[in-house]
Amino acid sequence: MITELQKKKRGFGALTVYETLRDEILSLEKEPGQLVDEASLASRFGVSRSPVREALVRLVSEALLQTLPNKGTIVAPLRIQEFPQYVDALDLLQRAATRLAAEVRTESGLELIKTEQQRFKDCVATDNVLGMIQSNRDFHIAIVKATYNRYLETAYSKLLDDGRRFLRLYFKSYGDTLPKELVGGHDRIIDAIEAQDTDLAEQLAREHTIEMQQRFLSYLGRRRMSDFSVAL
Amino acid sequence: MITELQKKKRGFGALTVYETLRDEILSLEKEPGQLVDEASLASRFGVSRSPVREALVRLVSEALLQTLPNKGTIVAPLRIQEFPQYVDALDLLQRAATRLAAEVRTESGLELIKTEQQRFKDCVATDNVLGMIQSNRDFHIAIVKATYNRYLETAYSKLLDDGRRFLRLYFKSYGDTLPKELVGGHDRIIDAIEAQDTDLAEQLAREHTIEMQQRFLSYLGRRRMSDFSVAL
DNA sequence: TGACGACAAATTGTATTCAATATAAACATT
DNA sequence: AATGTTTATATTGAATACAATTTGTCGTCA
Repeated sequence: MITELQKKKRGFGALTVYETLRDEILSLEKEPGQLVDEASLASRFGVSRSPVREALVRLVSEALLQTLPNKGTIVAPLRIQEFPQYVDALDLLQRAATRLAAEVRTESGLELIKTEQQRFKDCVATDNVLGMIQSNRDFHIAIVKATYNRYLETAYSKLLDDGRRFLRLYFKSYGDTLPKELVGGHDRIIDAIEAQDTDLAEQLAREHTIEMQQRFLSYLGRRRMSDFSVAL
Repeated sequence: MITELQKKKRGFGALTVYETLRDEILSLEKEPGQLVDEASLASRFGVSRSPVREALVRLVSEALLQTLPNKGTIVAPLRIQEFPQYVDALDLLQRAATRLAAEVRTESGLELIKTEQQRFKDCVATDNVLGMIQSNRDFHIAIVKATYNRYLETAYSKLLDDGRRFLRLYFKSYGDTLPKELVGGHDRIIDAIEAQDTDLAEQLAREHTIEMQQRFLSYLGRRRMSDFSVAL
């Protein structure tokens, strides 16, 4: 495959490379630690090195890539041992976002949440793992959007995206079948937000996080550490 | 001024431009909404447009700049009306970080916090406003570092940096003299962290945030809205 | 055989050149 | 005079060209 896009408008080159690479990294299609070189990407996308570099700079600034000066750029390592830290941080922001959403939600905000939940259900029903991870993220982002707090949304979104790699790793262990119980958790959170029950919303958010954590840890327990060459 | 640096090593061009611009933006030296053009920056720093573009891309990805396609790049507007949102988010993370720090702190972590507080005191004593804003930020970052949670640190740091522009605006209103009461607030937080009193640490962190909020709001009350051309 | 060093290849970091788009000005037309 | 059109200029977005640094290979020599 020489070119992925035959004709593109000015200004879209860098964006396309960025979005594609970003998705490949977060979906673990590109392995942590893997070297990416500018020339290959340039020929793959049918553009010059300039837009490629622009995409790489963005990804580095988001800590999805790391630069080795004069040597190359690698996909950021995924440190399994940092998972507890990650969950701690996620839990904090998730509780805060869900509680605040329950407090200040509007009808339109609630509507978006329900829309995303429907998309999530569809993915679960069709065993679409990638889509499910994506729509799970979108569901929670819809919640934080309902808080109308741009700063909280930015911080929380970043964290959710970082977590996509952990989630991908986890679901791979099931041979890409899905635990359907997660749907119910989402439904209860929606009800709490709709009823504007802030305490319940926060409580459910916490339980949701803990459930995810338990699943992931029990998954780790079943794996040998030697399987984690990705953890550099 | 044609060149700001006479000789620089390979790989330092983009970094220098990035760091300099970033500081100028956060210190309000560059006004929100102001247009920055690549050619001027290139000649100012004595480099070509390539490293300049790299720096701009980074700053855009951090939302400190905004690109107007094919037209230029502007310093991100500072929306005064978003200040309440900002404080809400800051309060959440600040409480969480301070509480967690009190829980899991180590001796070395505590040491760093005290070091930064000393630096902060020095700045206050010498009426060094810019240094004070910087060291206030460093103080709180030292706290989140004491949690040893990389994810929390990233999110919180970003928020603290975003806030530098609000703080700068606020202190300008005093003709750059400083309220020395802030020092005591920091001291009490340190004591709570040292004593590992999590509830007290969180409570003090919240009070610290609220105090800052009150000061800023009363400052806003004294200004006419027409003064806020920066708020686009 | 192993160590040291020069050379070669590869890849990044920077500079430069080229093309496309947008703003502004000049001009024409009604 | 006002408005629409065209031209000119400026600035970005992309492509190409060049330089510096690193890595690996090969050869020489002890």
